[in-house]
Amino acid sequence: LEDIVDAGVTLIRRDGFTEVTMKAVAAELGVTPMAIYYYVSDKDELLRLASDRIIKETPPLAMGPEGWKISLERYLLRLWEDTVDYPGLGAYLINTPTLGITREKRTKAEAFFEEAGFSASTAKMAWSLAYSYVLGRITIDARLDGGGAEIRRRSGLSSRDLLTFGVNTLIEGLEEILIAESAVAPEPVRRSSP
Amino acid sequence: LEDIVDAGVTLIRRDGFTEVTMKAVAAELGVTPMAIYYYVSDKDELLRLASDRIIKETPPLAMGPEGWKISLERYLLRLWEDTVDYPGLGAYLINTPTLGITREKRTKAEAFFEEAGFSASTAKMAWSLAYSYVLGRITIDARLDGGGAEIRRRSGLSSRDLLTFGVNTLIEGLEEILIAESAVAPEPVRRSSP
DNA sequence: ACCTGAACACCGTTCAAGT
DNA sequence: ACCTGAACACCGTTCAAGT
Repeated sequence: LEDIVDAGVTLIRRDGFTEVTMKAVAAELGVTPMAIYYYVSDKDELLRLASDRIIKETPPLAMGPEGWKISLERYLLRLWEDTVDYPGLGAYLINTPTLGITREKRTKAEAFFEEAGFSASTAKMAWSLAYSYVLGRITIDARLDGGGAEIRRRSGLSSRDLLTFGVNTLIEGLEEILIAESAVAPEPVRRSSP
Repeated sequence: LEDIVDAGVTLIRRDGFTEVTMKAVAAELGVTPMAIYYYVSDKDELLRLASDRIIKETPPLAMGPEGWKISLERYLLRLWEDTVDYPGLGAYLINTPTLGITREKRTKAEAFFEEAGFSASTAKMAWSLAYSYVLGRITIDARLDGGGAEIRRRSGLSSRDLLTFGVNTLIEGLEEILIAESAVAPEPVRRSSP
């Protein structure tokens, strides 16, 4: 039964990852904790299924007509928005071998950077940089204790402000790398921003 | 007794954060788990004391004679090196309200960016970006399961390669922001790199 | 096929009691 | 002042048993 996964997702969103207990999930479904073990072998498996479900919703990184900079910015902000409402999800994903990214999505993302003009090896590092930064921010902003992500911090900087600043300067930095790389290596490079 | 904190630090380094249990700490000291409660009120307090001890070792961000870019790079790499050998430390700090940075260190860090020429508000965001990126990488690289940080990944990119790439493009991005800001706002700006 | 109840191991923690 | 033992609440999980 896949109602269990639904219950897991609901619980994560409402009470956070740490509150997802076999007892709580069972209570959500009106059964006994042991009933869950018939469908799922483990609590780990339950969490994996639930987080997979949440992440499956987020679209992959793809090149849009506006060029790689805007496409990347949109993707990263969207990724944050789609996950920041699940307290503890970031902390969970960051401790996972794949960091919550399927092979397919990673391949697409790396292809994106190559299409933008980066060399194969730089594309991998660029993707790793962009993703791990946002995942870090998701982990910070979707904390288990603090509640929502919309907390204003000291000096009036919201999580969103910090994120957009970070994403933008990160993209600026990547463009510098791209320029430096194009100057050195005369590969077939298509610059998609003027 | 502060032997308890030592035992905690030792256990974190050796077995990781999740293995730090009252029983394990007690066994390390040759006492009963309850003995610890005489010196410490809580497991949380023990973990706080232990992580504080680890972090106290790392120096603050300070301007060196080589300019802000090199100083920042050195600091961030050093921060990573000093913490990456403690499995689960990043995951713990990232869930902490202060992210493992004391008020004093944060103030110094923000002053560093102002000294580099950033406006007060941009300095805060720049610091947040740099620190949260590295903290994210620490969390990823100092995982609880995977063991050491020196694992070669797919395509021959080590954690270190990813980190240095990330830190460098991040600094490049920050320099772009600094240039753009200096052009717009005619503040008393001292550029410390040519 | 689908669910339950009793039982176990392992946490953190309290409290009364020992020296 | 410093430590212990028994006991409790709360986890995840196993297993034999019920329908």
